[in-house]
Amino acid sequence: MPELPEVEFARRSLERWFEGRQLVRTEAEPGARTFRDCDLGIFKALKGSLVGIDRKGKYLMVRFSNKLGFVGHLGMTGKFLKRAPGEEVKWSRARFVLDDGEVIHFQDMRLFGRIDAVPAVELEGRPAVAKLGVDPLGDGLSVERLQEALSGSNQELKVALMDQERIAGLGNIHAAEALFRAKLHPERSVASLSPPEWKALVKGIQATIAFALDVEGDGEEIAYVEEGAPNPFLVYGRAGTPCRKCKTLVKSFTQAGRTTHFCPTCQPKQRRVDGDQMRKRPRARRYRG
DNA sequence: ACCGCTGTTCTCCG
DNA sequence: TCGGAGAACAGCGG
Repeated sequence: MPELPEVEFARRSLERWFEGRQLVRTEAEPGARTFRDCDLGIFKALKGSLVGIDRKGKYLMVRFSNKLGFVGHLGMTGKFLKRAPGEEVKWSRARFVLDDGEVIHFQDMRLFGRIDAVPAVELEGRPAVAKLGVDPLGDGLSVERLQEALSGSNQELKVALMDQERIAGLGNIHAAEALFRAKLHPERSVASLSPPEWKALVKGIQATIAFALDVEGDGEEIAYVEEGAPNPFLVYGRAGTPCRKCKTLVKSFTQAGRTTHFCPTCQPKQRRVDGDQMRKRPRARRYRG
């Protein structure tokens, strides 16, 4: 379930697995779409110790001591797994063989993921990476940063949050979760947000990312994707079940081709002017964006 | 058995 | 230039 938190988890896992080890060989699954834009000669030449891994949004930039590296994207079903020598991994598309014989697999059932090996100095300049917007974790998010990132957007709020060139890292799940936490309807316009709502949105984004990172297990993937695990989310995937806060049934609808989940009561389409807010702001003046 | 759904990004239209 | 639709792929549940 690769959105920002899952990719960050992958980054940390890879750092740990490569630590103190040498990459001695790589293997590419012949014909795999994973390498559709990749110079396989460079991929096969990856070697040495891990210099470091950066993450921007959902992209990983991995560099090795022989001055080569790769840009990785997990797509919808990509994940890195470390396995013992000789162990079979279904849907393994790329393999990184370590000097102790252990193998790091890039497993990707649906082949939406990609690996693009390039000279290390070119990693940041790859078009896909260069276009990315602000990263809520790495760059730090503030009201000013978020407003700037979203400024000029005519998209509905959730769609704008998923625009990787504005904010990099939120996908369908965490965009919906952030909006629920901020009590904002997914179809609100960017321009309609009041200052308190901007603040709530920043906090909502940070909270949903922090939550996802927090529940990660010590295994090889984040705990909540384990089979049989109960849905840990507030609204995502919970259509027809009671809102965890108010018991109203969670609803879903299609927005820009994706299913959006929200609570009609906690996230009213019209801006709420509730008692608390009125008390704090007796002169109920309208905010304009 | 078939249909529709699924976390992503990209390309092609109007 | 922008937004939406469809494609790329494989599996799963109803």
